[in-house]
Amino acid sequence: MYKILKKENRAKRAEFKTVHGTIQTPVFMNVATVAAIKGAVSTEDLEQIGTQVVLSNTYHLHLRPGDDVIYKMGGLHKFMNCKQPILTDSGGFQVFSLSENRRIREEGVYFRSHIDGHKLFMGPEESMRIQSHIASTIAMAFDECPSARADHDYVQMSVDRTTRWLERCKKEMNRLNSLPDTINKNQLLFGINQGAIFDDIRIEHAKRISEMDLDGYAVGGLAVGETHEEMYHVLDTVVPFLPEDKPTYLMGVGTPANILEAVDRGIDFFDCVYPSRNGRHGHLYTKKGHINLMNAKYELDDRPIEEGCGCPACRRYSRSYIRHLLKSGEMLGMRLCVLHNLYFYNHLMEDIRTAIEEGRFAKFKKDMLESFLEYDSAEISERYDIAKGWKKG
RNA sequence: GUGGGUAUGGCGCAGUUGGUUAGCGCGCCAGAUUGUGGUUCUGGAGACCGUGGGUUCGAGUCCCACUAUCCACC
Repeated sequence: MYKILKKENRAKRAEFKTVHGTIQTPVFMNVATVAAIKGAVSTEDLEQIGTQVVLSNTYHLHLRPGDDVIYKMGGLHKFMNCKQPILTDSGGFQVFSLSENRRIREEGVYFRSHIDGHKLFMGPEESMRIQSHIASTIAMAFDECPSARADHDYVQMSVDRTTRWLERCKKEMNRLNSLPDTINKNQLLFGINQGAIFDDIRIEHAKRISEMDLDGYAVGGLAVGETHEEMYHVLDTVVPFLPEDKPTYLMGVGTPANILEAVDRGIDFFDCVYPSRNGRHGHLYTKKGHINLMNAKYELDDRPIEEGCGCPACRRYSRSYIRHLLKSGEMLGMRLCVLHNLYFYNHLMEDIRTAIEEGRFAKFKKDMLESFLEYDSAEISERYDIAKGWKKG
């Protein structure tokens, strides 16, 4: 299923075959938590922004519309008319990020709905059943994501429990995939490595889960408050202990620079809310760095967001117009910005794949990291000029 | 022309019986956001309070004149 086509040091160019299509990696998964990419992006738009994989969420879909609804509607692919592979996050992260009064026990987690506060319980079996109902291409294991500030003892205890949960996830997934009424009997399961920033726990856990022959391996619990250096150190430490013949997934990461660094450390899959969430706020990614389109200086800027970009926003509209739409609270403004950012991310991944194929990823990474700084330094000098009165603001 | 009201940062307004560095919203600027917070959060710049006099130890707050503007009435 997973085949490495080319390697450059630890960076991998690979492909991953699924029942819903073959994924070319490294890949960015476009976040559609509640079965919709926020910003009025339809599945019809996916082709023109170059997406390969959509990511949705077990916890959110369980609450609304309910996984039973999705099951009755024939699974998530049919429900949202999506032809691409879909990965569902297990809900483990949401239990910890959205709920305050939660009780974690061996059997699972007791918590309250972030929508109406009613009592809920989710454990490995529940998460697998919901994901089986949703019938995503790839299901994520139900894990605990400990705080970056948690101490060694707590993280060790938590990770041991996450390992036991993973065993239960695998067992339940095998059972569900063999049931006659299951929509996707080939549903894949990815395990998740945890251990915060403790090398010993990360490595021991990576070894444990590597023996379990899962379909892929994620590194979780990063980008939750630790520094970039700590995150890269964890990747340097743990990725070598994950199976070479399985895809790796860095959950929730990240900035374009984070992605380049992580690809360089052997990661295949990424997802992040940045391009969509930041897009909604006018924070736009370009090869020269990011711009905040809400700034007054773009009021009379007739250039596209990024010169030479082929996205639906840049092909037709000016910064001035899109800024006006954002300022006016028009849905179209958000939509165009989200389309641009996702196009940027998906095409960055395409460029990364090409660079690895051609054996020039190291140079590509270096050039891109330098290029990302261009706008920032240019804008700093521009602000300086204005402050000095050398240029009109 | 007469009577009344209002004049406070770009805009809209608060400013208690006159008392230390004049507040707020919007706008503007800069950050933040990493297994989604759909318009969020945190900072910052900017006004010598229409103009000129006066009363007072002290005036955005009181008095006079002028100017601008709004409403009503001839």
